Amino acid sequence: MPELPEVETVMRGLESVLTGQRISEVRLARNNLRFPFPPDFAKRIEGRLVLRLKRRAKYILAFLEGGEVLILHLGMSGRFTIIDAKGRLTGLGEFYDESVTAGAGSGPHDHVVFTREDGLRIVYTDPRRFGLMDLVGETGLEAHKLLAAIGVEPLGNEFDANYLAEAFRSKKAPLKAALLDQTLIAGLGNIYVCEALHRAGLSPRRRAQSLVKKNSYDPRLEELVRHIRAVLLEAIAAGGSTLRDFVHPKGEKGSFQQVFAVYDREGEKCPKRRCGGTIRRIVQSGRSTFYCPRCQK
DNA sequence: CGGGACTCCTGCCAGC
DNA sequence: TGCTGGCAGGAGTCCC
Repeated sequence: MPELPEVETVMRGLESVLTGQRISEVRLARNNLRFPFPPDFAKRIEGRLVLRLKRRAKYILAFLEGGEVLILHLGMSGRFTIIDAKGRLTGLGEFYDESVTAGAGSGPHDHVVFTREDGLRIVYTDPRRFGLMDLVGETGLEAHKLLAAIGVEPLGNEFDANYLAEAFRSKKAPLKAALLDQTLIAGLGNIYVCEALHRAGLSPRRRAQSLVKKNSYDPRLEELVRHIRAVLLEAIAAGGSTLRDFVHPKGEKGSFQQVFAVYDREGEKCPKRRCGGTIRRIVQSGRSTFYCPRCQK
């Protein structure tokens, strides 16, 4: 489901109900998601105060009182639903949708329920179970197997054309694949790579290293960096993209899918002014790439 | 070693 | 209507 903007949106939703709050109960409906839950998972969280949350790549990190960090990843289909003590979605006044909350926490794919001291529940639902949860001591966080090799944050200061040039210098892989490589850039996924490449006018098929010269780089790398940042920031502002069923923890839907230029738009006209091309779908390393062969070179 | 194929799992939808 | 195959926002692991 979620790429950086969706994970950021979910993190903010969780932040608003968890920061400074104590978790009184953790209920597991099974003993694994993608991986087994760590030993004593529930016990190590119960009774703890949540100090703060942050996003790193597509991971959500919850720092707990006592020095442990709860690591969350939504995989493809993970989502959180927040339900107040009266069984209603929070934050939506009278406009909550009862069909969303009915039976929440007991559905076939509701795998984890965190309950706050005051009864508010945070339900993790994940049909495909590609998500994961783990616990690690704060001092071991950076060395955690899943986080150790993660690259720079595309919205952070380290991400610039120079960084990309060095990352791409010896990359024979297609540009699309290189941008999806989480060890280079943290948090980009299929949608936003397709969209950023279209904005930058770069073909997903060209080798990443084709943008790097011996002592310099193609100035379009600067454009690419600019567009990656812009598309992510716009998507975050829109609350992410809602395909199928992505919703915020509070039940609202993201809207960025309405402005996709290429993603899932095979056969449509390229929206770039005076381009006149037609969006194509190709498969690269087993995944769909959408692009305009006319204006992306 | 880098790069790509395969894998996990369920739901959904187009096409027959 | 009902089945089937393909596809889905991720990413670790294996193999060449």
